[in-house]
Amino acid sequence: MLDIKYLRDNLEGAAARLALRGDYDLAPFNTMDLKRRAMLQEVEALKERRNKVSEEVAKLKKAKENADELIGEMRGVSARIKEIDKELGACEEELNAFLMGLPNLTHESVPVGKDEGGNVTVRTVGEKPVFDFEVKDHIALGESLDIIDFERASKLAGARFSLMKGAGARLERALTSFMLDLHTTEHGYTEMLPPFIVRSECCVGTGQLPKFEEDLFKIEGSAQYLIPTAEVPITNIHREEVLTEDELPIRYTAYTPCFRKEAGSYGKDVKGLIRLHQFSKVELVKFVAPEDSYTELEALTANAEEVLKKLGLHYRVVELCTGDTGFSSTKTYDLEVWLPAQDTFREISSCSNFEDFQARRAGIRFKPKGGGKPRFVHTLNGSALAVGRTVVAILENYQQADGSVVIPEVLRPYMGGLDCLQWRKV
RNA sequence: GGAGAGAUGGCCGAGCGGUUGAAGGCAGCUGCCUGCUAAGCAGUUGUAGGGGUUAAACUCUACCGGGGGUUCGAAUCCCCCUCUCUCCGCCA
Repeated sequence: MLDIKYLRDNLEGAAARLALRGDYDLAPFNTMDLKRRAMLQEVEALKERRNKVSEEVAKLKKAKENADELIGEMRGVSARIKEIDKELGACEEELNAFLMGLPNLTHESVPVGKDEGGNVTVRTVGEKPVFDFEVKDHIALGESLDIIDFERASKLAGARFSLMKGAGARLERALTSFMLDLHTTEHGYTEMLPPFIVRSECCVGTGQLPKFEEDLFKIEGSAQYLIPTAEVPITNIHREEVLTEDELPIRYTAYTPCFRKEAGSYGKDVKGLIRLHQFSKVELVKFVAPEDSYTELEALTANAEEVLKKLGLHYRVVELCTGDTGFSSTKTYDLEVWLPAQDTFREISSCSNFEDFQARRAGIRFKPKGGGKPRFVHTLNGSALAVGRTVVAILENYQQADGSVVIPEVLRPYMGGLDCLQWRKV
């Protein structure tokens, strides 16, 4: 959520910056805000009067004197207060709903653009692998190696699910362990294993609700949701808390499955592991002092990149433009891994700074060292990495002419020493 | 699923329908004292939203899980909801 005072003082500027993202009309804000304040002043004056008179009544009663006249007057005042309070409540609800629907303002360094066509490649790391045979995609490889069973997955759960088998299942587990170990031992993150179901407040806190409910799996008959990303439970760990500045930065990493409806993605990536209703991800989340959030974003992105480097995968870092940056984010880097079978780079991680947007919604603050009022922390998060897509990348990039797939060196200890996935069937 | 208990400030914890923003304690901050550490003494410290100011000062309102109600007046009385805990049942 944007700061209401900021909007009040910088309406033009905010409107201009929102326009970089898309079509947002800030005009109703001013009207609602003025209306709200007018009502507030009226009702507060009445309440002041009521409080004063109540004190008088108390004194009179104590002195055993008659207070009927004052009490009679207050009857009317109280009724009027009730009326205005009701109207005011409706007005505030409307204003709040409006604010909740506004995305964050993008950072000034973010390239201006309408859609993903405006994204800018910041750097490319590694080289495209060269193949002297016709490459297979991960679907073909997964089937011929007998490590992914898409048909039975659909029998179990429907379209857009996967069933990993044998070395395939182990590969996911190996990747997960490898990533968590890397982040906890070398990057200073604390491992967390959160609930995979959260209350709706958590989704409001991180920005999935109220606007993107159609993307979430809701628990029937309850205000709970399956998590679409670990970002939701991990960021909300400190919801409604006042931290101390000494505790910052806080860095958490977590493995979780992620559940997404993928509404509106009909026809896109319908086959394979790329786009599923359930996928595994290792996430990084940070709570930092506002002054540090942009350097922390670079560091977080570097932490995610390190996974790709250690796995020996070719990738590029893309800075999302204003039109493509997510709702809650001020600035986002996507990591895109090279997929030879698709002859293209595909998103495997997204690293974002949310500044105080989520913190304001979730009430995550810290007490500054020098004293003074609690301030909102800045929150960041990034995938490091999406495990399923990492499997895709490994299969496709490490495939051999004979249909086998070499296991990257760093994963072998996690694979019981296995160095190669062997061809099993045609 | 059944029975009970509870929800108060950064934390713990009192609370009679009428100066209760809320006792007491802890933690924090500021002094004083003590050659270190600890202790002691005094003072001080909530959040949000309005008004006001260049900024402060100042001032008003609200906030004792959430929402309704009773009342001139509710942390205190009534109703509904949510959540947490304990016990029983079931269960990995």
